[in-house]
Amino acid sequence: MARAALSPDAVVDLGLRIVDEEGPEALTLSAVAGRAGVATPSLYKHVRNLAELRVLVSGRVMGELAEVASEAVLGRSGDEALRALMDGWRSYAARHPHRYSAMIQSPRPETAETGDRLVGIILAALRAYGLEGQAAIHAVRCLRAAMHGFALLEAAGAFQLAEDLDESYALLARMVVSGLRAAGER
Amino acid sequence: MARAALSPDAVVDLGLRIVDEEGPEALTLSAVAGRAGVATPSLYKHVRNLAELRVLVSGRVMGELAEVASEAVLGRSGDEALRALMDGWRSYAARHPHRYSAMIQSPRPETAETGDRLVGIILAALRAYGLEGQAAIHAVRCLRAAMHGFALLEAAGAFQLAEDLDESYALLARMVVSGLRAAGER
DNA sequence: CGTATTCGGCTAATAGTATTAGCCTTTGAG
DNA sequence: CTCAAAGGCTAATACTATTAGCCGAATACG
Repeated sequence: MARAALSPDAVVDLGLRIVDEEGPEALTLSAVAGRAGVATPSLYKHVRNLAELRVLVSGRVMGELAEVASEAVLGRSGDEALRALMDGWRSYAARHPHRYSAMIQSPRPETAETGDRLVGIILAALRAYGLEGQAAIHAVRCLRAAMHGFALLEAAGAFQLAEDLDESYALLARMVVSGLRAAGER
Repeated sequence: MARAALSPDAVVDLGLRIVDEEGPEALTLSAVAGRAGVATPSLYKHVRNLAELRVLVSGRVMGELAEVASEAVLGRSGDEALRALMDGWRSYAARHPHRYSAMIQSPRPETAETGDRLVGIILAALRAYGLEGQAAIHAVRCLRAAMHGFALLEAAGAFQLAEDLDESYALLARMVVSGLRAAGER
């Protein structure tokens, strides 16, 4: 191997920094090259193209989120696990709003594994509710939709009124819990 | 006035067609110009720039969604109104997935009015639940997050498993209903 | 050691998009 | 009929992405 310098991971690191500081639209090869102190075409030695960089960045974010989510669920169960998962999810998004928005939701082969991991964690958080088979899938979808919708809207600044967002989120959590209880009892 | 030909509205129409057919990333001034049979710079006579076109397109979509939502809520109340609102919302997003994804959630002055209208409609759909003041705001936020999250994920094809999406959405609706009942009783 | 290979940078060139400036024709108002 | 302005056009500039091909340095190895 030649010089250490850049690497695909290092390029993704710089990409994440740009996303954090200037938003997902600012993630551009020339911006990354600028930060790396390198000419733009040099990046192609590490990354296939801009589209792939976006996917790699997105995959990294999904991985971080999965880490947070898994940490939250570990050692807890029932309502407590669910609350911890939801809080961890939201707080990650709030800590890194641009990063969160840079996550690609359309399925890609490159992030399929991490995506499955994330779904598995959500599923695990719901274990105590006694949902079997299909019911569990529906529940995961609803929970994911609720968390994702809230996180995105909050990250975008779409909730403009002064009311406390923590309280709004607490209500969302109560909705999910009561809905899951009802679903588990059928 | 000179020739009829183009107009800001016509430009937005073409933009919507492009969004529908090729996705929001394909919304480009040169693409619009191509469809309009006009040179790209000519569009600047009707629209300030690409950013403004995006906002105008987004505003149009929000307006359509508000139309659908208002239609759904009119003449209904309680669970029925809520179900109709949720179904209308999702079905709009399912009918026009790209369009739905092109909606800008970050608040812009140009779409503030339509956005407020939309929030007002959601609020109206919740009227029967007896939520007062802040509680109503929290409820609107949760409902919005749930609908938006589900719509976005479905539009992105993020729900990959075979389980029926209608059933998943029905569960989401039950979650919301039970959560609102609980919230209204406090 | 010395040398061949390859890694990882560079420059040059092409292509697509946004945007501005300034021209020119048609049209509608008077 | 005239003329001002609306609305189109071309030319030019500035990015950005991407490809091709060059070249030096580090590495592997005979």
